[in-house]
Amino acid sequence: MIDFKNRVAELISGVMDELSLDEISAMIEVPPSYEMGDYAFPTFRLAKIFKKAPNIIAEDLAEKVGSDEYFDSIKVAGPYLNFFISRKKLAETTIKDVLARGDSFGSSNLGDNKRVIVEFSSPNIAKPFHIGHIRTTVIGNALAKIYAFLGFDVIKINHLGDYGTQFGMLISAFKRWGDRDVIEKDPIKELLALYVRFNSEAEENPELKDEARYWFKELENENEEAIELWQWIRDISLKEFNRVYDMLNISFDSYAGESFYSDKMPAVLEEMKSKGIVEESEGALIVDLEEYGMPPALIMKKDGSTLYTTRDIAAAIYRKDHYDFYKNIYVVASQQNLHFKAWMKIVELMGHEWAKDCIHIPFGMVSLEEGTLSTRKGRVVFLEDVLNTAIDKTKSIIEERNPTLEDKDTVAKQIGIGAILFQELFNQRIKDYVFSWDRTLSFEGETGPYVQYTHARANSLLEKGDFDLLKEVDFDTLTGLDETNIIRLIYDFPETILDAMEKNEPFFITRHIVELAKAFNKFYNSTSIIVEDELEKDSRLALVYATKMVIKIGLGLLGIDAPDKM
RNA sequence: GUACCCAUAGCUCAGCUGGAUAGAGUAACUGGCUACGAACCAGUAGGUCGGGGGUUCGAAUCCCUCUGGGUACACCA
Repeated sequence: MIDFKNRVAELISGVMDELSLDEISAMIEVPPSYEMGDYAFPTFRLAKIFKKAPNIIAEDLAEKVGSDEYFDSIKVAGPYLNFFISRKKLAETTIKDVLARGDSFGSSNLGDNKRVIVEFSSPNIAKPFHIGHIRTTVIGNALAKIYAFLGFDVIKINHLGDYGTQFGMLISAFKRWGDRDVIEKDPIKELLALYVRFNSEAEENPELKDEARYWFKELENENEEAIELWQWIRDISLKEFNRVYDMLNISFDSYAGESFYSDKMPAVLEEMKSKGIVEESEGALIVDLEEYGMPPALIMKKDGSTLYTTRDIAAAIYRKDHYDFYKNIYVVASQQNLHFKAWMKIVELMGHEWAKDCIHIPFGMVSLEEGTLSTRKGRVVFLEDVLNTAIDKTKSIIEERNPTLEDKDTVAKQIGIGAILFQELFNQRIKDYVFSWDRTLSFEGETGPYVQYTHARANSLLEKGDFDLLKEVDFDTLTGLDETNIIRLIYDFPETILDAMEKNEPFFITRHIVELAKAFNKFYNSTSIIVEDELEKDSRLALVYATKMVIKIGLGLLGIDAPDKM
């Protein structure tokens, strides 16, 4: 596509030697409203150089620049020089690109196949997959898709919480009160019940904790019985999780969780010792991080067992050796900020220059109206229930509005789940929020169903109008204001994907396609698309096609389906 | 106690590396289906950008400070 912004920079650069092309390019901005232009060049900073008022400089510049075929007009507005892109050229370069590239519009090989690891979701086995897990799961999945779309070789890792004293508790509890058949019927619920019972009984009977520690130690010692039980619990838990992952259409390249790194700890401890960064304190091993404004990091307990800081370091080293990553991304809640900052600093102190390539992507907390989520206190909303409720609601809306629709169940699933994902990816990651059924099940306004509806509407036009990629397009037909507003959003879409990647913020894409859907619906309501005149009709349908395609690509990057009918 | 994060319309949130009159959705009120899909569109109303200083030609945006909310800080993860 034509790079209009660069063209602006070239035009200004051509009449001014004081600043370099790059400096000029960096100064160019987008006006608050398109009525003012597509690009603006502010002249405030030039006032000192030229010793003239900004307004005068803008006028001088305008006179020197004159006119250009890429712009319908170039106007002075006070201290700004505003550029109005040629609507016809914009339509032509944009629509042609979408028609030619189809569903790869906006993709690139920027990543040059470099390897990016995205660690996300990572639930604890034997615990329910609840609403608190949705963020890491959905954000991580979207980031993985975005990186892949930009040409990176993405490895998705589900770092399962499948190790630690909690498994000592589970084994201990199972041996006391467990029943395999009962558990097999409803694994998570029964395992959770065992876990809760163990914790409450342990409050009155402290030796239970010793028993739990004993069983965890046995697990580490590869006691056959312990391993068999652990493996079984892990398997049935994963089976449960996969039901949700299947609904969300999410897959992983690796489920190497905490347990996977247990035998890699001694070597890491040795390395830290040999580099002289650990010291003994109160019988435990620590790394002093005071110099970096952090409290000391505990590496090994006094009983000789390790902690998750050590495990994360071991995991990072293993991943560097095994995957040779370019970026190693962790989509984990902001509560873990200090933990990540600390262990990444330790990796740096160990002398690994790749420490800088490890990136923690934090996100805010989900809570319930009753308070913070707590499985043990029963304050929990299961993700599967949320998804199913959304699907049921969608189903009843379809029955009411479009009872003759084919394959209603599939569509209800696409829309119900899409609504949840879209909502989740609509705001900045860092924001906390309180889960509410009303908000989650809202299908009007800036929502997933709204965007999907727009997509289906566009599709319906293409079918009715017998759209064909090979038909001739008259770009003069697409220079109205409503059309131009749509085209601008399509033109900007590839850059939005880049922003989303650079800032690791999928919501840029979410917002962008909502804006596109709004612009399209406005156009739809004001313009007859399927008209008698063939050329006119085909031209408008080309715009409809491009809109549909960009919505589909955008939703796809968020992990959301775009049904053709709904 | 220390560190980090958040604070914009009744509610939920955008506002790009400081730039031109602070924008959406939702809730409230009003209008539009004999129309290519009304899960839609158009309109009205709604804000001292938590308070106070500072830097700057210019601050919702950067710095300081206060207030309010959240999170994390040694043998859990």
